[in-house]
Amino acid sequence: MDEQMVVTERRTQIVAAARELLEDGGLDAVTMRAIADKLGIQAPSLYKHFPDKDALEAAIVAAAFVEQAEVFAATRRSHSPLAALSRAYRTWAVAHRHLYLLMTSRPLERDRLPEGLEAAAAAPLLEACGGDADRARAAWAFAHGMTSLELAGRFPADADLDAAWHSGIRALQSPTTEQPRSTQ
Amino acid sequence: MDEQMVVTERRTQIVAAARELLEDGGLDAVTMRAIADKLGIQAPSLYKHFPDKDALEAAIVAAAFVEQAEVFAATRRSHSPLAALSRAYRTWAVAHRHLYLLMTSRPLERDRLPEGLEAAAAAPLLEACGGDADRARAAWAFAHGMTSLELAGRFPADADLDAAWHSGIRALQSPTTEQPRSTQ
DNA sequence: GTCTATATTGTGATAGAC
DNA sequence: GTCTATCACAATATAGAC
Repeated sequence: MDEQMVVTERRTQIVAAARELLEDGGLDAVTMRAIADKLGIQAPSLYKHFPDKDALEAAIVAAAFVEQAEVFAATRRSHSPLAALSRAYRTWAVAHRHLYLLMTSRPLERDRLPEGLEAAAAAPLLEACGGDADRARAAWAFAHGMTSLELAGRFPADADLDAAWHSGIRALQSPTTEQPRSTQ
Repeated sequence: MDEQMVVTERRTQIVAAARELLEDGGLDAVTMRAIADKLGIQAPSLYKHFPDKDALEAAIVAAAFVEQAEVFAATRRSHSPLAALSRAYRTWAVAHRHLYLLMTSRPLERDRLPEGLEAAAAAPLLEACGGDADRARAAWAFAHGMTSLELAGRFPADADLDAAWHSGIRALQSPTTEQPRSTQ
């Protein structure tokens, strides 16, 4: 019993090692050999703990969602929720660029995520948008677009990203003038 | 002279073959061997036409930008430029998903692009935003966010993407109420 | 649960003959 | 400008001993 509290399980160690490799060198750096090296064991031993590499990646992503959900929830009581949330979103992504990419650039394996985790991470945004799911998705898309283009180095060097963020947030948080929606 | 007008140059054939492979199977499918196979030659022969794979990819991207610039320019005289442009943007990206990814997920090698091509592709958007570069970047980010999340299969299955697009465009095109911008 | 040994498959790229 | 032959790697994964 005492031992279990001090010594982390191998499974946990493996995920931690894989995540470190990911954050330092991107997904290409996450090889079974490199993970094993980091733990001082041989690559084939990893397959006693995870059936394959995909399961390992799913475990990394799940842990990251838990983190995000906590960080985003902390912006809830802010004066300007959408602005605070945007800042938190961008900051987290920049601090964990490769992890962020892993979470956003491929389909979510929702059956491998704990029930309700995705919704928990998204809840603060939905709240900030007054429960309007379409508006929330638009805001997410804006934030993800700004973030991924920044991480990819796609903006010109002289672009004022803060100003662009500000412009987008301002537009997305103001109640839009009602317009007849084209039926079709 | 006559011959040159009928028989396409090898360089052009190579780029075309590479692009086909890219569009059909993603970047992983674009290997020097596969390109060569498609042309009925051997892989090492490709290196007589391109110094390395990077140069080949740059050629693909440059051609794609020319295409985009034409498509986007056609939306200029529209009744609602931002909406028309968004539709064109999404449509092009969905029709050329892997090519789109190649153009947006890594730094642009601007020195390998013809002078002014990037600006030409961006001009219609800048116009639609009344010359406001920050707003234009916000709009680009929104469109790219919606597009890349859709292509990545990241939206939940029940999300109404058309409604989200509509919501974002409506917000981004309305003149925002002036707000004191926090000085800092 | 760890090891060694190995299968299998893939990549980009170069040398040198023709 | 094309070929053959090959280098130099790297990857995931499995078999079977201990």
